[in-house]
Amino acid sequence: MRIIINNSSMVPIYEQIMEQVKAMIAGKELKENDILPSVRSLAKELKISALTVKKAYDLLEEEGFTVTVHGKGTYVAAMNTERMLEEYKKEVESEFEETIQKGKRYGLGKDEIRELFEIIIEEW
Amino acid sequence: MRIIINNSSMVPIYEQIMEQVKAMIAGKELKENDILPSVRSLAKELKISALTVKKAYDLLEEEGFTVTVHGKGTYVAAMNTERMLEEYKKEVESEFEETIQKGKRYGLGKDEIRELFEIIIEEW
Amino acid sequence: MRIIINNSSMVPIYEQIMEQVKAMIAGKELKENDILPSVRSLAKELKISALTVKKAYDLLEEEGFTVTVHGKGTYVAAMNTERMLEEYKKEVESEFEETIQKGKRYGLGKDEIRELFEIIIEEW
Amino acid sequence: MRIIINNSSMVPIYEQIMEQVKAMIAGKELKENDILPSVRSLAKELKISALTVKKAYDLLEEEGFTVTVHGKGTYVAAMNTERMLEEYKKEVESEFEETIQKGKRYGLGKDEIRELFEIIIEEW
DNA sequence: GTGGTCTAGACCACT
DNA sequence: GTGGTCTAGACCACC
Repeated sequence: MRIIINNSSMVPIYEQIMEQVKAMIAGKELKENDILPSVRSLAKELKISALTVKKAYDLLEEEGFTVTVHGKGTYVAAMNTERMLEEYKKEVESEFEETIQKGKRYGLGKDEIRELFEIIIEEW
Repeated sequence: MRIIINNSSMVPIYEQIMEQVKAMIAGKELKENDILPSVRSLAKELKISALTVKKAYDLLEEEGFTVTVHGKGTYVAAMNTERMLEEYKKEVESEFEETIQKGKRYGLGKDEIRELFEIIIEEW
Repeated sequence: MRIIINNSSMVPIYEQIMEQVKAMIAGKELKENDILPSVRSLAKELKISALTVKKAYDLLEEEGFTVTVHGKGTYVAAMNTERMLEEYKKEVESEFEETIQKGKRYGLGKDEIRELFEIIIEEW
Repeated sequence: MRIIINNSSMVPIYEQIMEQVKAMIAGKELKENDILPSVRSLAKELKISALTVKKAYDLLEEEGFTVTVHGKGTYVAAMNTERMLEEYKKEVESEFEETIQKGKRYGLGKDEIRELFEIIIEEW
């Protein structure tokens, strides 16, 4: 697994791990029942604390993306693709909501905000 | 000044104050050379520490929104409206950028993301 | 008297007044026994508090530059020109001392510092 | 780290800390990626509040001298030595500028001021 | 353990 | 009165 940690980012390391694992699952790079690297090995590879990796795995399990089998390891959960997609979309939508609210408070109009959005997405 | 503090929010209080002051400036509720409430009086009103208010005011000054005169008070800076608007837009754009990147990592396509955005902005 | 106050300077207003009065005395713009504007009138002219002007006048008197006659006003003191010049020089010297010390701590050499000084003074 | 605090100085403690840390970086006593003492430990050592140390560290980070990693500590930034030197020089220059201006206002001539400077720097 | 934030007081300098 | 600084604690998130 190729996970890239940005130490100076404001995003906590455990969230960076979570997000990248989710992205791999979304991108079919990780499939159902695939095993994730062990907490210790990933920690060693990324040169971070094992506790940090564990926290990421715990939260992924809590959100239903993985299943941990005691003594064996952490596996990608058999998940309803539809439901997963819905989760991803909700996350993106709620971030858009926040940004749009902020723009509103700053006195920007609907079309101005849409224009800003289009500028960014067209850089794709 | 009507500022509303959400104590249980994860957003630090001083950022909540900053954002609301910025919004008031953007919304012409606060105009150039208007004086802000004193550090102490606002602290009392919001039932928070004076240091927390001071931190908000310090950062607002750093960002050029206000000017503080020792022994007199904190005033809304005479700011180039154009420049201010540009700052606001940059902030909104960079948030859109982040959300779009996240959507990408989740395997969403350009048009899917645009669709999510449109759903939200049409709720305006 | 033409005194210019910079409200946004970090230098306290009373020191700005003191320094400019001293400069006028040094520049013969103000001579022995000349009367300074009254505390109230100068305060009004500069749109500052009378207490601030009074503080400046008090300190000038303390340093021997002026004499205040109760009920009449504040006059430029009959001062030994030699002694006055010495005071001015000491003040300038001690500021140079501080700056040079700082340069030293920053690892700058004697000649580097002298070079910086020459750059500035040649802009005269 | 040997930092010396002068409690009775008019210079705020956090500025004293900042300046001494900068001097250590300039003097190679602190090198890139070296870790600074933790906020708490330095506060304890200097017998001052942790907040005061934190303020110093925050400002050092803002000026680009250090990088703070949440939960890990504060490190000396990988800084362009050239750029750093330029910053130091600018600071010294602007202080010279101020002192020279003051001398001017006091009626001192260019050569008189240069002479005062030479007296001080020759004491090196 | 680390830094990030906040509190409820205090004293000082400036107006 | 104002802001500028500092204290001695506290709780939280992160590693």
